[in-house]
Formats: sequence, structure tokens, C-alpha cells
Amino acid sequence: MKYDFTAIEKKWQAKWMETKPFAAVTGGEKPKFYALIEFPYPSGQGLHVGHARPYTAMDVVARKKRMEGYNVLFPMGYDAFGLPTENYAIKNHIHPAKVTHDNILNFRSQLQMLSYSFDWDREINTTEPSYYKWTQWIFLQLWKHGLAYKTTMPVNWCTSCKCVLANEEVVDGVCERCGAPVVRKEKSQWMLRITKYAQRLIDDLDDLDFIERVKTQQKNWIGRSTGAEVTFKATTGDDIVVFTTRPDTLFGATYMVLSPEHELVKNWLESGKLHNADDVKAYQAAAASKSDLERTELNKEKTGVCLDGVKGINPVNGKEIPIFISDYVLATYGTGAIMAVPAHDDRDWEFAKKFGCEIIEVVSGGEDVQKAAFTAKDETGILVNSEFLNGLTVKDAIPVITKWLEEKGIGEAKVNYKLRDWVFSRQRYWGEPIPMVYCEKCGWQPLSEDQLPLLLPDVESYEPTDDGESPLSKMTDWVNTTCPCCGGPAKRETDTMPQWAGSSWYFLRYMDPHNDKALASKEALEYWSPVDWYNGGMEHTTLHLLYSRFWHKFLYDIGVVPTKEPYKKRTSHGMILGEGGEKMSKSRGNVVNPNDVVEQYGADTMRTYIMFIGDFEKAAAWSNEAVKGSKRFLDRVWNLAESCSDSDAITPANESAIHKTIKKVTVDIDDLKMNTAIAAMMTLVNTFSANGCSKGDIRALLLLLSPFAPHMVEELWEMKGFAAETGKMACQTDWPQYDESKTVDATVEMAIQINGKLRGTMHAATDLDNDAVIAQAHATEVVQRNLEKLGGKIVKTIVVKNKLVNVIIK
RNA sequence: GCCGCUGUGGCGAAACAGGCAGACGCAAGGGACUUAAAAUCCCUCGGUGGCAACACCGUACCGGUUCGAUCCCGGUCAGCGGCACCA
Repeated sequence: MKYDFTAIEKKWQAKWMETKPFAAVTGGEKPKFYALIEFPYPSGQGLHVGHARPYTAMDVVARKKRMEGYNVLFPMGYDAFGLPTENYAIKNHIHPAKVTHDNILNFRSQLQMLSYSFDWDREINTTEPSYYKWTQWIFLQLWKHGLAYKTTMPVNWCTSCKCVLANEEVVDGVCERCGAPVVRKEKSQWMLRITKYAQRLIDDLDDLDFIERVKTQQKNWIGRSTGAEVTFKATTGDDIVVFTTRPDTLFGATYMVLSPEHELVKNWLESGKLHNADDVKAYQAAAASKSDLERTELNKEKTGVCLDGVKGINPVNGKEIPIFISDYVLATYGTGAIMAVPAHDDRDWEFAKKFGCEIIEVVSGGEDVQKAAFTAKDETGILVNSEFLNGLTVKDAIPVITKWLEEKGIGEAKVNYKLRDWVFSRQRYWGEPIPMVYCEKCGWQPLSEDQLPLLLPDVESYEPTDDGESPLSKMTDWVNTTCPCCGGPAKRETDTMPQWAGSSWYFLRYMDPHNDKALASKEALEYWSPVDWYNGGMEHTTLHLLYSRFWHKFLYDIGVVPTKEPYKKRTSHGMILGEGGEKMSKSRGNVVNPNDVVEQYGADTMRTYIMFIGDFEKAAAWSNEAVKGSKRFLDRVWNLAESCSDSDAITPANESAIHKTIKKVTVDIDDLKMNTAIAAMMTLVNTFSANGCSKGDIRALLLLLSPFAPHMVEELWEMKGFAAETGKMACQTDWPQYDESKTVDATVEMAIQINGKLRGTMHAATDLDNDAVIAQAHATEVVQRNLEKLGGKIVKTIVVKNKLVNVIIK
């Protein structure tokens, strides 16, 4: 019989859909295992082969875990709010809900075509009111605990999406999604206080089994730095608080810099303290009009204006020093003001050179500070020109000066983070409505929980407005409501939540997806938490992964979830590139559609190939030619299964090969080394072809292969009569065990080296003792010949058990 | 600029913990079967020299440690990723 993959795959997909062998049941005797992959955004393009890589890998892991006796939760859903759907809806005049629905139909059928062993009864969709009810509920809890607040501040505004962006969504000064320039805009925005969790988000990484890249990237992004806040007096009597990581260099502070947006500058302008007010205002205006891109691109040349009429006073020596404004000092970090120490900071040095500021060396050990700043923070620098700090190393001086500042009441130790609060509003339609109401009398009021979900109303037009208001703002019927507090007239918030809201907690919903009393039952949360293994893209490290850790920690703090971290283990996959190693894209015309591959070769080949393609963590180029190799492999398995002998016994000649393969595949799947697991099975098939094989041999191979090629294996399992004995492959719980002693052959081929160079090989009994191995080696023709040739004596022989013998001849 | 990762045949890649470099697969070449093609099966396949046995070279480059280095150490170059005026 021919391997008719199309018929076989259809047949088993229908059966599995009916009998649901992959349904996860909360509770029971078995140990639980929660495997998670990032749910897709259901775009109009459909499933990408790039999705198939992590999905197949975790499916293989989930299937193996089930066979090993675990109760496995492996769920799937759709992260369906977002701009592409909305933009498509606008362009084609179709409701985004309809677009989403259609796209999900397509995604679901593609996922089912590849037979991922999801529990389909737990499928979720972030745009369903029954789902986003709980997204809104979490927002209300954040509000109640003071972690959500509305404030007016300069935000990142994408000129194309006509929408604000979180800092995490701005990459190189342009919009992460569409690549359009991002400008600063003053807007009133909902914010989430992720900064309150900065320290815990760093600290708790230590106990997690995340790949190192993820940990360092998150730490980097949060950007902790320790130092001190120091209060300088201005000659006007005002306090200027600065943050510095180098309080030891305080005696070298020869000028100060405020950000152009600094509050004091405004005050001084208004009170007429500045003699060059016009210059100052012009500089402020110029800085405000710069986009993020311009600000970063212009970082070669420092600009600024010296404030005429006000000076700062260095608190350690009472010296009056000039104050500048410059956009190299950011309003949003630290206190928005710095003390400048040009001798020991590159940026200050550059600025000082341009504006003729004094450069005073306070740390010796470097080159001439008039020629370059000396920035070393280690023990090489010794303090000078710093009175009571003189002679100390930088490291020792920091605590001394910090204590001194604290005693004098002019400073204190301080930790700062680069992480900013999360800008949580978007001026778009297709997102979760923010369940808040504004009342002139009572201010912002939350909707009561029994009003949830606050449904997204139907609007005439989803077009974003040029004035920066959400399309919802035009829905006056919806906007005008009553205040939950006083009952008077009030208005609803018209901004919606960002794309990242729904995905910040979705893994919890899978645990109990149909619950209408809570986001999930206590019982389900207790049983399934935490996620045991989460695989996803590196691009989500500082977005989704960080956001969801933050939400989870909050939910833990208020007693909703039982663990302080959501994910125990995190791995990451490399991208699938196009045929030539270029990124797949429509414009390059190198996009591979999984449907075409499945049609031509079958889902089992697709799955096997995408696992065989290369190192899971590295990018890999798709190859239409190489797919054939995986198909050939499955064909050979099929042919062997058809032609094997009827014996249930293991063929003696195949026994050690089988045990070696079981060992290799078992270990490799857990390490995501699917490529070498498949290579090992290919080798076993080659062995079977050479030696012939029995039904018993095939049975072992089918068990190992089943997570990769489930349809074909299920068919063969039935054909060979195994199903009649132990039931369907999909329900097997006997992952094959290997016997270590049987992975060893009776004899091994050992390398013979002469003076470290390979000169021949010999067969020796396995585990032979060293003396016997040496004797056998010395007697070989290879050693004798070389002795003669080199005309020396054997001075030493090194034996590496079962591997090689190195004979040193001198 | 700073931090991290990577560099192995024509290609994708293997190599436990310092021990036979290139498993497995793709492509290529040769052969069998076939009227022919596809499919399948067999053989070759890092480079140079040699009929061969074999010898020499070879894991980005230069050097070191070692009986022995793709692996460890020092330096250089190239590529990728992240951060980037964060005081």
C-alpha cells in the first residue's frame, strides 16, 4: 500500500477531533505539565511557516510528556485586537469583528491541518467580551491599588498609526509596527506603574530558568543604576536636585545642566529672573519640536544655552557654577537635572569643551583630563582635589561622600531605573474599552465590576482622527453616561487599551476558560500554575514578556494567583528565513505558505522538516529541496513497516541501535535538539534497512517518531495491529525506556595516534583495562611501522577509554 | 561607543566533559532498474599530491597551554542581536 498522506491525515484529524485525546483535565493523580507557546495575532496572511517552528517544537514536547505520563495542558488562542485588523477593516469597510472572525477560521483550520495537540475546548480569543471582561477587571484592580493613573505628559506619537506608543514600542525613533517617525506630543494618558515593580522584575529573574539572553535583555531594559541624589542651591534660593552615579566626583562639578522642560526653568522665566529669556525660550521650542529620531541622531554635537542671571552653588565647596539647559539631559530620567563633572564624564567633557567650562581633575590615574575625560570607576582611580576624599579609591570614596551628604542633609543614596511607566491608552477603535468614567464633580471613577464587560460599541467609522482622539469619541450616545459615584452626567474614557493588554494574562485564562465568575477558578489556578515551559520570540522580551510578568506579580500581590512568577522556563526560537537566507516578505516574493507544503508533502513531512532544519535557537533558511529529504525519510519508515517480519521480538542486530536511539531522542527532545533527534532516527532507519527488521523493532521506532509525525505513525500503529493491543497511538503512555547496558557494543573501534596524530584504528573489547589496550595497541602494525620510521622508543602511552590510544615515540 | 552571541565542506548542520572533525540530510557526480522520465536502490563526495598504500594541509585569522585544541587562555578580524546622551 502506498503512503497516502492526504487520506491518512484527514482520517486521523477527524478521529482525534471526535475523541479528544488531548483534552486536559484539571486535577487528578498524574503530575501536571503546562506547555505554552505565544498565541498568534490572526492576521489576514494566515499562519506563517515561522509559526510552525515553535508550535511544532512545543507540540513534540507536549506529546512526549503525555506519553511519559504527565497531565499536559497545551492550549491555543488568538491575540486578536490590534491595528492591522482595524486598518484592513477601514480600507475594506468590513467590521473588525468580522475580519477577526474570518481570520480566526483560517488560522484554526491551518493549526488543525498541522495537528497540534491542543485542547481545543480551551481556545480563547482576546476580543470576545467574555474574555476582555477580565482584562478590564484587572485594569480596575490596578486602578484600585493606585497602579493605574491618568496624567498629561509628552508621549511618543506615531504619525502614521495616529496613536500613542509605549517606550517599548519605539525602536530607533520610529514606530515598531509601521516604521513611521515618532514625535513627542503632550497628551493626557492612562499609565501603569510598572516602575514600582522594577526591582522585583530584576531580582526574581535569578530563580527562573530563562535563557540568559532574555534575562540580560530584561535587566538592561529595566536599567538599574545606583548613586545619590544631591541638592544644590541656586542663587535664587531654589533647590536643584540632581541624580548622580558618581557622588565621589562632587568636587569636580563645575557647572549644572537642566533639561529644557525642567520646572525651575519655567519658574525663572515667569518670574523674570533670566536676562536671556528669548534665547532660553527659543532653545526650549527647538528641543520640543525635535522628534525622537532627531534627538538621537543629533547626539554628535552638543547644544545648549547658559542661563544668564542664575547660578548654582556646589554644596561641598560653596563655589558658584553656571547652569545650562541642554537636551542631552532628559526630563524623564532621574530628576531631569545633573551636576556636570567634565573631567570624568565623556558627555560633560564634550559639552564643557564646546562651551568653555572649567575642567577640574578630582580622580587621578588617567591621562590629562584637558584632553579626554577619565571615566574608570574601578580601583585605578585615586581621589584628588577633594579635601576629605583625597587618597581614597573611587569605590571607597562613594560610601564616604554619601554618608557625609546624608549627615549634612543635602543628599541621600538613590537607585534609578531606565524603565518608564507603561503608557496604556491608544487612540484607536479595535481594543478593549477602558472602564473609566470622568465626572466634573468626582473626577475619574471606575465602572463597578458588575457593569463589566464594557462592550465596544458599534461605530460608523473606525478611522483614527487627526486631532488625536479615539474614534469612540464621536459616539456621543456611548460617551455620555452617568457618574457611578454621584449619578450626575459624566463621560466615558474613549481611548482603548494597547495590544499588549489581552496577552498579559491569557495563560491564566487557559486554565479555566469558561469561568464567568472569575478570570479563572482558584482550584484551576492552584493546579496549573505556573506555566512549566513557555517558548516564544526574542522580540517580546521587553514587551509582552515583561508586561505579563508585571501583571502577574500584581495579581499575586492581591491574592489572585498563587505564584509570584508566571513562567518557570522560557526558551526562544530562531526565525525561519526565505530560500536565500533573506527575511520572508511579500515584497521579496519568498513567502512559504504552510498550506502548499502540506498539500505537496503532508503535515507530517512539514513537521519533521521544520524540526530538522537546524539549531532551534538560530535563524534557518527554508529550502524546498531539503523538504524532500524529510519526505524520503518518512517514506522509508512506511516501507520498512510494510515489509518488516512478523516477529514481536527485537532483532538482535538492531538491539543496541534501538537503545542508543531511544536514549538520544529522549534526551534531545527535552533540550529542544529536534534536529539531532531526527538524525538519530534516520540513522536507525538506515540500520534497519541494512539488517532487516521485525515488527518489534518497528514498534520502538514508531513510539519515538510519533511526536514528530503523528498521523503516519497512528496509521502504521493501527496497520501493524498495535492499536488492537494497546489502543491508539495518541493515547499511549509508554514512552520507550532504554537500557544503558544495551547502548554499549561488545567491541569498539579505537583510534591509534602516534605523537597526537591519527595514524590508524583498531578494534578492542569494550571496557578493556588500560594495560591490555596498551599491549594490543603496541602490537599493531601501525605502531610498529611508525616505531621503525621514526627510529625512536615508546616513551609514554595515553589511553582514553573506548576512544583512543596515543603512543608517544621519541 | 557599551553589553551579549556567533564564525566548521558547495549548502543546512553534527561532535558527551580537551580525545578519530564533518554524524544526519540537501545538492552534485557515477552506476543499476526503465523504451524514457519520475520514484527507488548501490557507490563517491573538505582540499592537495599519489595507480595505490599513504602523506601533507584543514573548524575566520595570529599566538599560547597540552601527549592531544572546533572546544581552554591572550590578541585580531568579520557577522548578528540588544542598548544607546539614562548622568
